[in-house]
Order: sequence, then C-alpha cells, then structure tokens
Amino acid sequence: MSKFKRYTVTAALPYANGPLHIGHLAGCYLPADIYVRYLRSNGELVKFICGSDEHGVPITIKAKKEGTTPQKVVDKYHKIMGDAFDEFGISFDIYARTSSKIHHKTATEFFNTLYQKGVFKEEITEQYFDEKANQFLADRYIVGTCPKCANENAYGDQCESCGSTLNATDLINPKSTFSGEKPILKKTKNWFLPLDTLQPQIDAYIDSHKEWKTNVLGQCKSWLSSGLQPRAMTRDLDWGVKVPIEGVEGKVLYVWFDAPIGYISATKEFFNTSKEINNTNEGDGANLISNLKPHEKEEWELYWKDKETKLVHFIGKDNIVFHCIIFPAMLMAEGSYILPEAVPANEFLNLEGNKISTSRNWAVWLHEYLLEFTNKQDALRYTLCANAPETKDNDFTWKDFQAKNNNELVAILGNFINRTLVLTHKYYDGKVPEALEFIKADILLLKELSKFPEKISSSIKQYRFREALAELMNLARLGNKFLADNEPWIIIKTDKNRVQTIMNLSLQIVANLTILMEPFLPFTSKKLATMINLNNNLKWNDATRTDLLLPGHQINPSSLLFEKVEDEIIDSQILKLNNSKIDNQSEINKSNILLNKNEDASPIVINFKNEAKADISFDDFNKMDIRVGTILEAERVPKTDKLMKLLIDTGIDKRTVVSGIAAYYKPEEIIGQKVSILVNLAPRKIKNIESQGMILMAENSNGELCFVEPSKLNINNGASIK
RNA sequence: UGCGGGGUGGAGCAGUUGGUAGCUCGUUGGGCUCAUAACCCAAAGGUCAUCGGUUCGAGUCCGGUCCCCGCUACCA
Repeated sequence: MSKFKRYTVTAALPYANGPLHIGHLAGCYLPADIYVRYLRSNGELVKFICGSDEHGVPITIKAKKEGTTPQKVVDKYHKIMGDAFDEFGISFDIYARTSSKIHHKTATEFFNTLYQKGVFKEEITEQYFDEKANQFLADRYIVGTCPKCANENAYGDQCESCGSTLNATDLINPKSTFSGEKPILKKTKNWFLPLDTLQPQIDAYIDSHKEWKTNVLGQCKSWLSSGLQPRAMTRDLDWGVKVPIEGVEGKVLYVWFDAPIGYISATKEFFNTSKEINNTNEGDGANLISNLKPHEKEEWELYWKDKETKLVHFIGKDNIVFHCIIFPAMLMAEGSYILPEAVPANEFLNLEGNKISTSRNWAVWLHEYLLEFTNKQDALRYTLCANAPETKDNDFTWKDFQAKNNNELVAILGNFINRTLVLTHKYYDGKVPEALEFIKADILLLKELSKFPEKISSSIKQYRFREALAELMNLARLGNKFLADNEPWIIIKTDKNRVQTIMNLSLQIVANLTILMEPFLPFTSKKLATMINLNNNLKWNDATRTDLLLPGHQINPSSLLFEKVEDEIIDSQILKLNNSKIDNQSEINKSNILLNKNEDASPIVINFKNEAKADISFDDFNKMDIRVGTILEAERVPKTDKLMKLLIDTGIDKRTVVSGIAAYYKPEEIIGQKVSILVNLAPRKIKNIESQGMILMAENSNGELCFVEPSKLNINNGASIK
C-alpha cells in the first residue's frame, strides 16, 4: 500500500488550562481520529498519540488567580479533556500528560543529549524581571513601544502592528502586564537552539515536502526567508521540566521544547503500560503488536526512529512553525529520530460568525454538548467534518448543524438504512434473502459500489476529509436511488424473486456503509453492525465485497440510527450563546489577563479598571496643565471609526486636537461645547494630523463617553483645572 | 492603516496542471408511499465582484479598481 510499515500519528497536545470546545475537535482531533481509524481499518500498524500539555506560564497564572497550585489546575483539566475525547470516540492509543514522570525523564534525556553534543549556545542575556511579582517575564507578558513602527502596544515577542519579530529588550518603555510596573533588567543564563546554523538542513527538509498544504508551506517559507534566529530552549520559571544541568536552579525547559517531546514520552508510556497489561491478561487486540514483537524493550523506538515509520502531526494553524521548523530542528540536532512526514494543519473554526474564545465563553464546550445532546456524538462529528476548516476558516452555526443532521444524516443515510431493514423484516422476517438473477441495473449498481472504498481512501490519504465524507453520503444516495428505481414494495406483488435480489443488494450496501462510515461515525457504525449482526473484524478492503451478508443470515430488530433535532433545541442553544455575549458585556471591566497559550491578545487589560492606579506625588499631578476650552470646529477624520479633528479655543491659543469621540458625537452637535483640555501633553501625529492636547472625557462601563465641563457658566476659556 | 482570507445561481460551498460552470440545502412541478412529511425524477435560477491584459480559449494566469470578513491600527 505504501512504503511505510507503520504510522505514528499525533494530535496537538491541548493546553491544560481550560476545557475543550468544538474548534479543537474540528481543527485537529477529529481529522486525526478519522485518519487513524481509517489506517486501522486497513490493518496498518498505527499508534495514535496525544496528551495534555501541562507546563508554561499561563497555567501558573491561572493557579495564582484561583489560589491553587499549577498541579491542581492541570489535574482538573487533564481529566476533563481526557473524558471529553473518550466520549467523542477520539481513539487515542494513549492520552498522556507532560507532568508525568516518564515525560520529565524523556525530556530531560533529550535535552541532555543535545547539551552533551554541544548543540546549544549558552548565553547570558538580560531579561526583564518584574520585582513586584518576583519573576522573570516571558516576552509575551511585556508590552511596550515597537522600535520599528512606534506601535505602543507591541508584545515582547512580536509587534502585531508591523509583524516584526522582536526581543523584549528591543521595546521602548516596557511594562509588565502583571503589575503594570516597569520591569528591571536582570542577568540570566539560557540555552539556545541555533536555528540559524541549522537553517540549511531545515530549508532542505521543507523543500522536500512540496506536497504539503499551501497554508503550511506558506507559513514555513515566510519564516525561513526572513532567516531563523537562535531560540532559547530554557526559561526562568518554576513550573516545568527542570533544566538538568548541575548548579542550575529556577529554570525549566521552554514549553515548546518540552511539549513535542510529549509525543515521544507518551509513546514510551504506551508501550510500558501495554507491557503491564499483557502481563496480566491477553490484551484486547489493540496491544497485539506488542505480543508479537520480540524486541519489546525498544518497541517505542520503532515508532520514532525507523525510516519505515510515517510520522504525521495533526495540528491547528497556530502550531505550524513549531511542528514544521522547531521540532524538526530539535530532532535533527538529536540525530537519531525520523522527521515529520506530513503536518496537515487546519485553519480555525468560528462559531456563529465570531471567533471562538475561551475567555469570552464564546464556544460550544464538548462536555456541555455531551450533556445536552446525549448519544449524539456522531451528529457533531458529522457536522464538524463536513464543515471542517481544511482550507480556510469556517463557521459553525447551530442552524447548519440542524440542517446537516436532519437533511443528511436522518433523511439520507439513516433513512436508507431504515427502509432497507424495515423491508427485510417485513418480507423475510429479518433473514437475508438470496440474490437470484442480476439485471443490468444491478450490474451497474455493483460497479458503482465497488468504487467507493477507493474513492474515500484517496480523499483520506490526501487529508481531504470533507470530500471523503461527501463520498460516503453519495453511497447512501446511491442506495436510496436504487430502491426508488426498483420499487420492491410494488414488485413484491408480481415478482417475488426480483425483490429478493433487490433486497439482497440493498443489504450489501448497508453492510458496506457499516465499514466505510466507521472512521467518521464510529458510534453509528457499531450500532449498525450490531443491528445487522455483522462480524466486527471486517476491514476496509472487505467493503468491496457483495457477500458480507450471506443468504439466510439473521439480522436483529432495527431501530433508528439518528433522530431529528427540533427547532426548540436549536433556539435554546442560540439563546445560550447570546446570554454569554451579554455576560461578557458585564464582565468586561473586571481584570483580565491572557490565559490561553495561543489565544488572541485582546483579553489583556493592563489597567485594572476597578482598582485605583498607583499613588503619584502632588508634583506629578502638578505637571499637568488642564484648562477649560471651547470647541470651535469639528470634523470627522476620514477612514477612521472613532476619530474627530477638533479646533479648540483654550483661552491661551487655538489649537487642533484629535479625539476618539466620533462614535458618540456628531461634529455639528458639539460646536460651542465647553471641554476640559490637557494643554501641555506632548503633541503627537495621529493620522498625519498633529494633535496638540487631549480632551478629557468620562467613560462609563459600556465605554460611552461624555465631556467633562465646568458646572458654572462664568468659567471662561483658559480657566485652569486643578 | 497594515497584514491575511474572501467575492461563483436565494443560502452555504467545490472547482486540482486554463478547454462545454458543479455539489448540498432551499424553491417549483411531478412520481412513489417501504421509510423519521423521509426517498426518487425534473425544472427554474449564475455575463463566476468589476475593468483591462496574456491566450485559439480564463472562474482558473497577470495588472488595476471596488466590496466583504478576521486580525491590527487610530481614542494622547
């Protein structure tokens, strides 16, 4: 079938600081599971590896915030995530965790190997340190002014305005996002992976994979073309895998060094565990391989170091460079490992038109879905696969979920199976009739039928799961058409022999569907196999057969495989989402901090609005020259949402001020408006207009603005405010 | 404002290396009644955002313009 003898398939380690939502499933775990189930169905040797990613700064922050320990945080989410995967039928061979002993050991050894080979560049650098929080600051937790484009909210690792990759020390006027304080520079030693010197090898590696998806290649190439930089593989932090160098304290491995090694340690753990299982019982089939291999001790290595193993990483688009560049670089530097053969990264799934957000509770949580839609895992699997963000971001809507469930799963697939089984019970008491004479239509049907396994295979192998699923549905459509064209319920009155053949063939289609749907709809497949009493050891290639159900074979009583989802259910889900939108509005003023490793930066709020800012001296206050003024002219600044250009009479002069009030006031309404104006604020160009001062505005919790003006009319322009 | 992704029949999408424009849903008409008012057939409906270029031929390649979405920016 291919040049590979076995497969190591990994799915991105989810970060253990929150539960899982549909975006996780659609983007990564579901396609991976479909792929793996397909491989198993083909009899391939495959290990499907995943686990919780439990280190890194955000978890320590969450623990601090909740007044608990990082270990308790990860214990909680490891359980929640593991259960959710299990209940959705994501068929990992192992779901491990990076806080485990074996992981720490593996990561430590990996680091040591590189260390002893002299791979790392050791460098003492000055890192920012937040004295108030008593910790070094990861780049992401420092904001400041970008040296390249003057954006004042650039992060320490990257300026999102101009896209440049930065070092935190490049930032002008840095601030800690924990305390808002200016951090101090402190010397610290770290170990860098020299991506720059490894670049030629990485270039060659990426070049050898022209077949990768365009989104993946595009991102890799943009990294490579701008030149790779050495990247620190250690961090100053307590939570994580300790840097295994003598005399080094308070340092751990960088979470992106540690996490992909989690795939390796999980594989080891799988083989260790299955050895124990095999000692106590016969194994359940999944572990058969371990029984057969003589070199049990090194079994895991076959999955990581043998050229005949195909390593495939399923990830979301946010992980591309780590899996395509940094992890391969680590593996190259180590020397004994194979490299990823494919990295089918998906884009993101949106929900009802908005980006899914953990912190804003804009999500369909898997654990909640399981409670609200019992035994409907396959309905969600179906919708998410049919709508998977394979080539671009896609949108999940509840209406679409309902439509796909009702019009496709129920009406096409479920209905075909149901009418076939009902007729079989009705005419033959559930015994498979013998096919007698084939007419032309039957031959055509059989010919069509035989094409499906290959068609679906081909799509899956190219990671085109939407297409594969559509083909599966086409087989059910073929079945419906066959029944409609041949009308056994009419012919039964005139030609009983013909009906036998029709029903036999329809039943063979049902049996084929059972096999072919398994990667996509495993729960339904299992249910259906029981219903038609089908041997469950059948493999993918058996799906070309037309004798899966032999004449006289007794099928069991049938029941419906899918049920309709009614409007009220959908309405209540939409309502629930709207409520969380409303909740967000009231939450928005509470302090918030970046909690998700990869989440967008918007939740960061540096000014904790409900708390007073730090004390200042009277002198500090006295530096400000605030006056009463009057607006003489006002006009919108073109091509902006919020900006208004104002001409102000300050009593001392007339000056131009640009102010962000356009959302709340119309220019003509505010001519003559008395305002408070800070007149000695350094001028600044905004949209190429020099703004010479700042209008003071009061802002309520909804972000609405209003002017601050003197309460007596005889206070004239130029009156000072103190 | 910059970056990214898009603009294909009412809706959501597919269109691989340029060669008669497809799919699912919806609509309309018909058939069937075994089936969860499900299924099957047929029809209507698109100058593939727009302008220009390359070509024997462009949804597909090149350039310009407009519009939409996401992120980002502007609030001094």
